[in-house]
Amino acid sequence: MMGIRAQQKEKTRRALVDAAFNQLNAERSFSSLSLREVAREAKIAPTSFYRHFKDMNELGLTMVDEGGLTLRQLMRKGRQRAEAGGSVIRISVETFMEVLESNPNVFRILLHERSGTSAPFRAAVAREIEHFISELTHYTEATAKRSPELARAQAEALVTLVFNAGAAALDMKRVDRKVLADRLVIQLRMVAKGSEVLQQKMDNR
Amino acid sequence: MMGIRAQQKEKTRRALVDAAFNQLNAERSFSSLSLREVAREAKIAPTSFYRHFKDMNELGLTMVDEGGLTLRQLMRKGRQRAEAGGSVIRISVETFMEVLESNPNVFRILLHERSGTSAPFRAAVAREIEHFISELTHYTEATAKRSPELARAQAEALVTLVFNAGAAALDMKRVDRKVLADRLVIQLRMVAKGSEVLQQKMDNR
DNA sequence: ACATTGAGCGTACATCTGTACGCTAATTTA
DNA sequence: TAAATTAGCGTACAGATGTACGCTCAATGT
Repeated sequence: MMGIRAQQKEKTRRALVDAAFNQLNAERSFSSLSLREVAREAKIAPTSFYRHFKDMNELGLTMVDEGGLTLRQLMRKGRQRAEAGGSVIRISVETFMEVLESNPNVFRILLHERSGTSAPFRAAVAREIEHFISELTHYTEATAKRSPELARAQAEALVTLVFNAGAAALDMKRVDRKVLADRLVIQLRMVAKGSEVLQQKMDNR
Repeated sequence: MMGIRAQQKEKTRRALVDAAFNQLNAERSFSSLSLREVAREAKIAPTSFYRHFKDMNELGLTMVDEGGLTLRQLMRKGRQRAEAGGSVIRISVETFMEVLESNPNVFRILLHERSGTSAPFRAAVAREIEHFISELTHYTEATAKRSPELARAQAEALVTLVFNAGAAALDMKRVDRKVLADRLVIQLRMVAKGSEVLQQKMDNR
């Protein structure tokens, strides 16, 4: 069991992480947050910050990890819905858009830091995205019959298109998102179909 | 003709733009540059900066526009090479990778600000990317026979995949770039092939 | 019961930032 | 040639930042 002291510490730590997430929006990236701002929002003294994180970088990496985890859990939950039948692509895109809408800031930090200035951050985001690609590669190898290389290339392309659409969607009204989502579905089908054809060509030789 | 005064002013302005470009690298984004740093690098007093730009934002937008222009010119030059024959996809990717290698900082500002915190910046980058998509859409409609919607979706997917690979390539050694480029070619072929099949399905109905 | 630990605070400081203001000196205009 | 314009400079200032240092006092361990 956790002593009342450790409990309080955990609470403050969460307050810091939440404070940081809450300060993120379209015009505010993690790297533009200052230690003092975060501490202020979490209602602790700036210097107390150090009781929880070595520096802002450590906070940020925590957020990336936590965000990636959240995302994967949500997407997995959505995938179960797809198993009930229907177009896997369509349902996955729908799930993705819902997750995006309810957790915009989790996406913001991932999308932004993916092309950010800190190598550790980029690596952390790449790791999270790699999880998605990897899961999808296995899925593709299993259900459709693809060579490992093709499955990998396909999965990577799919994830790239989805994340990219996600970035665009973040700035949009719901109506425009619908258009975007429909186009995304078409693009994903292109990749899936094209991959199938390429695989067939390889087999017939 | 330009008076010697206007000439000198233009020279200083260029020095500012170049100074800013030179300060960009993997760990340094435009938004992390300060007015004073840029002025220092350009060897003028911080306050003289205002004789040329209203603020850093104006400098940045200038850089995005200029960068986009440079890029399109280089890609167009590369496309002429493709007309001599050979795989359009393969040659375009080669051109792209060469441009990337010789102008990394132009890419950095585009890639970074694409998902940056300033709406005007994002819009400016989107505008530049839109040029590429638009050119490619027309090209596709003309050479392959595609419905406008399909051509658009296809062009968008292609550009997305290329730019995304570009972002990844920026951090890589030349050997790894080769692997990346090969995979990118496969992915682009998937999209092209898939689009073709989808178009056929539409026609046969 | 008493000693130790540690989360959070307040003060303090050096550093960097953007930019207001007024000057100089060279170019341009009339 | 005299007047007007203007690129660039130096000084100055208020605000924000990261973090070092030492204190308090409640929780914990013995």
